[in-house]
Amino acid sequence: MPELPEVETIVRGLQGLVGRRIADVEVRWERTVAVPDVETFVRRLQGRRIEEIKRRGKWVVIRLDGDLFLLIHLRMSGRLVVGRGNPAEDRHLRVALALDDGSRLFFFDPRKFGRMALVEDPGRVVEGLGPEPLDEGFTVEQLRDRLAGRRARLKPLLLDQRVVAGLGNIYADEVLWRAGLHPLRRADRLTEEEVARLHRAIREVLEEAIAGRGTTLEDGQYVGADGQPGDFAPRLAVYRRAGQPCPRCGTPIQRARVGGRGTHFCPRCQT
DNA sequence: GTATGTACCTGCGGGC
DNA sequence: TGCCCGCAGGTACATA
Repeated sequence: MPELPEVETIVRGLQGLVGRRIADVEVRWERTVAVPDVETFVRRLQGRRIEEIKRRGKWVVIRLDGDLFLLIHLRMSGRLVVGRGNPAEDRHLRVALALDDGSRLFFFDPRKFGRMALVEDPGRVVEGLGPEPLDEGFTVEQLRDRLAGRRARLKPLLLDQRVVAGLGNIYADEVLWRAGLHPLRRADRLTEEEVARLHRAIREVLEEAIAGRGTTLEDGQYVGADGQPGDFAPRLAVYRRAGQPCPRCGTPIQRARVGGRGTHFCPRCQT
């Protein structure tokens, strides 16, 4: 599943498209386009120049000329891949952008959860997102303030994009393991030192995962914009490792459902 | 505010 | 081999 490190890797891999113009747009699954209606989406995209490609949370934000923004969320199974000609396998192709140099940007999405939005004000789409965890402005104090008074469990809070933007199920589990915190801990019961550990773990895990170009599981679901898988999966400590020894203390990793989500943790060193 | 459930979807693995 | 079932999960939304 694409989370912050995967989306960051994709965005880095798309930088070669800056300066290109969108020559043509093909929408094969209409519900991929959240706003506006498909006809308007296609018409307004045609001829636009790609000015900038960046990331906000798990959103890919493409700034176009004419004060227009194309926002893309990959959700569960979305892939953005640059190619030429027709894709070898197009059963899951939902949207294709043909560019003026002959290359194409493909959006594949087997589960059809991914969404695109073409808007004048990207803030409208991403305004509810919490801070970017890798920005300098994301401090221990900021995290402490966001957790203060929250009686909810840590795991669902880390998945809440309004608290911190970019974490998903994989990295939430990894972050909690790194911080030595149990996924069921109440946020308002953390000590100052534990909040600092959590803050450090969020940044370390995400930075290391970006350095590894993201996590590609056995299903091969995630690939970068160049079609290459990420290298981080072998470095996962707990995610989908139930029964295997904790890398820190050797205790078998446990799996439980927390807030309806598969959650992996070490019952001994996460307290 | 918090917890839980449902919908959106398809692919996959398990059980028979 | 083929069928059915349940599960996986990010987000929005509804309900308790």
